[in-house]
Amino acid sequence: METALEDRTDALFHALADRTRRDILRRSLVREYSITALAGFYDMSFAAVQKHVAVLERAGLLVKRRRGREALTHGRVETVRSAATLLNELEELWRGRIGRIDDLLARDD
Amino acid sequence: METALEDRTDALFHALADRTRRDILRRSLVREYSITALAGFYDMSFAAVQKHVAVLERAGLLVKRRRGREALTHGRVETVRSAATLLNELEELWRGRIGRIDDLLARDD
DNA sequence: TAAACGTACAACCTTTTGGTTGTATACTGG
DNA sequence: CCAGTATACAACCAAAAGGTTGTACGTTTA
Repeated sequence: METALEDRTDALFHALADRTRRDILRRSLVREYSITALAGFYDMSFAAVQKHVAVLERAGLLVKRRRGREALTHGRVETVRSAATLLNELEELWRGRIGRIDDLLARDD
Repeated sequence: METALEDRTDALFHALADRTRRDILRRSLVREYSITALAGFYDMSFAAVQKHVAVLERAGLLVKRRRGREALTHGRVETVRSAATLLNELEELWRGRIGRIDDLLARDD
């Protein structure tokens, strides 16, 4: 069963479906930030921001690097691209250009 | 405040973050389906599938058309493209090619 | 016209999400 | 070495998500 890809895709789009997380991701794509630094941007607790970072991390959208006592986050553009690729596949499906539709559809009709 | 765009983006990625909804979307991008026909593909109630269709509809990813007693769904590829565009903007940000970063970042640092 | 069909939607339940506070641990600097 | 800083993580809570069943209503069709 190819449910592992679907699991990753669920996590990927779920991580992107929150404006705070998208903002953290945008910033972390530009440069590294400590979690405390990120927390300073939003009107919520440090722990809440820490959880958002964890969601992004589980989705593979960012990684943390240790520097002394702080954890520096940086965005992984490859994962952003992989999400874009999934959307492009949907578009190709619409265009009727994908032959092996079975690979993308759960069941057949 | 430009929170309307963020609201739509939340709805868009949230709609994509479920495998059943992605499957409904894939099928509806290829051709029209009645909700009952869609429900036949999944191991859940008609009402559950109906709710998934509603989530996709609210996100603008598909529209329903009436044909007699049935509602035919078809996917809107333009909205899929708009999601891809948002991801491309993240990539451009990473590339350092976006000048007006303020437009994309919630607050400044 | 009555039965069957397709949809809509309300009410309900359980799990997940997104937030909180509190506590523990590890590193830094004076 | 000890006070302050940064992170990690547990426990808790309210709201949202994802499912269920039941009911109502318009459209076909026999």
